[in-house]
This record gives sequence, C-alpha cells and structure tokens, in this order.
Amino acid sequence: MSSIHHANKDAKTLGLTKGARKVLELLEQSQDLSSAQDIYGKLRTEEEKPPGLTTVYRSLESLVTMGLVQAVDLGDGERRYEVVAPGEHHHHLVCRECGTSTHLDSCLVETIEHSIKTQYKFEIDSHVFEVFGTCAECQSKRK
Amino acid sequence: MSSIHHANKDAKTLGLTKGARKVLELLEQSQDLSSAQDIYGKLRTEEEKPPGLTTVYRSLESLVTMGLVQAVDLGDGERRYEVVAPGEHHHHLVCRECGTSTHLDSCLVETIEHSIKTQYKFEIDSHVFEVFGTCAECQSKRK
DNA sequence: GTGTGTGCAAAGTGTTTGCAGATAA
DNA sequence: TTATCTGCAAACACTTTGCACACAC
Repeated sequence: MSSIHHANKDAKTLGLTKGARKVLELLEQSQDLSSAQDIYGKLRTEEEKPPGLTTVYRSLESLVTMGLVQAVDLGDGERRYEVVAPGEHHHHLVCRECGTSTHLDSCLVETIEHSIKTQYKFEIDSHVFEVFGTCAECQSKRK
Repeated sequence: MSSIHHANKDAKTLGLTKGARKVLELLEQSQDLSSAQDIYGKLRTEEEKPPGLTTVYRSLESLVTMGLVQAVDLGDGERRYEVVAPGEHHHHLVCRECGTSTHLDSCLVETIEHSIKTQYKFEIDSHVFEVFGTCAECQSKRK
C-alpha cells in the first residue's frame, strides 16, 4: 500500500469526492430507482453532516459520467438513478401502484439493433425503454 | 345534416375548442415531433389571433386524452407531441445531430409482451421506447 | 344569462449555476 | 498555499393554476 492514502472501502470509489461517495453508498443499498430528492432526503436522516442538494446533483452527474450509475427517465419529470456494473445498463418493469421496479434480464434493443442499422441506416448510440403496469404482487392484492 | 351546426372540416374535430383545433391542424402539418413551445411559436407566426401558451397546453392535454395525439418524452425535459391514428402509437429513431425523428414501423414491445406476462407476471399498460443516434443523412454529411 | 374557453400573471417543480466560504493536499 | 469541494440562494425552463374577462348559444 504505497500511494493510496485514503481510507476508501472500495477501489472504484477512488477519485470520488466525499459527497459522491456517500451518494454512491446510498444507491448501492437501495433496491429501487432513486431520485435526487430521494437520495437527499435519505442522506439527511442517515448522516450527521449530510451533503446538500446541490452536491447530490453534482455527484450524480459525475457518477453517471464515470459509468458507475445509470440515469433513468420515467417521463414524470423526475430523473431516477441506480448503480450499474460499469458499461452495463438495463430496463425496468415499473409498477404504477407500488412504484417498485424490476429489472428486465435482457435488453431487447440489442436484438433489433442489426435490423435498425440495415433497414434505416441509423447509427444507434443510446435508447430508452421502460415498461409500466402492475406488478404481480399488486395484482394479487387487488382481489 | 341536422344537429351539426359547426363549419368543421373534419368529423373528428367535433367537440374540440377553437384553440385545440388549431393545435391539431398544426400537428397534422408537422413532420416531426413538436413541443408545446414549438407549436406556440409556429401558431404565433401563422395565425392572426393565435392561442396563448396556456391554451396550447390545455389543448394538448385534451387531444392526448381523446387519443388523437401521442405525447413522447425524450428525456430532455420537454414533452413532444404528434398526431396518431386513434389507439395507435409508435416509437422513434431520434437523430441527435439534426433532431429529426423517424417512425419505427413496428412496436417491438408487442413481440415480448407475452414473455413479460408469463415470466414476470407483470401486467403491461404502457411503455416508452425511443432510440437515439445519428440518421443516415447526418452520417453522410460527416464525411 | 349561463357556462365554457381563453389569456395573463403568478406559482410550482425539478434542476443548474454563481459565488464565497470550507476543506483537503 | 492552492486547488477543489461544498452550500446557499438565485436563476432557469417547462408546465400548471387562479382568476377575471370574452365569447358562444
């Protein structure tokens, strides 16, 4: 252990600011997608000296840039975030009743990527895909 | 011709307010997705007595509710709109360079709907799917 | 006259930015 | 010290709402 002076728990937190590390930790504990305000609120209860909202936004921005976190837009005017394996991404089944989201285990865009390229001569660089409805649990609660 | 006193051009415009009819007409002429501000701006140049922004927003709301118009969220904080055949919807290839959007000729969600239902027991009621990248034209301009 | 449509201005929401003080190397 | 990080408050962009007036039947 030579040049590393920090007491970081994890190699991938290197280069992150204090605030960003707290945001990342919190996201790692979260099951669901979290908005900036969610994160801010939770940190506010869990930390003695919590980062401000501005710092949360700035942290999320850099975490996304670094590829450690994925931003998800559900179209409700509030961006959500979740940790991902670097370079990975995934899509969700979002329950409108309880708000929970389940990951889809594969990205179906990859399956049609080729046909979009050949049929439309379109060069894909990103995509959004989210499904809304009712999860199994909420369906059974209805009855 | 008995109970219809209006000089409407189209049966489906029945029950629409004056402002909503103008908004719908403009959307019918548009090739691309238009934001409320786009619509407002265009009406402002084309009409003598154009509807205000508020009316544009209210009109879009009712057009969407009536199923004549589809709202599309591209995740840039600005909702876009386009006319659709009642009950229909479609997805887009959105070019990041020139901003144009091309319709995908089929909805691939339908192809995996069954597997989502059986595998996840999830009841789908809506979805978003948009692809971003570079269109054929912008690709050739680059060279 | 009565009810709906409309416009203005104000309020609201999530997010970003400017700037000065706090903090870390 | 010197550069980076942080927080507050203000600015922002899009959208919604309150309210009074206009208009249609």
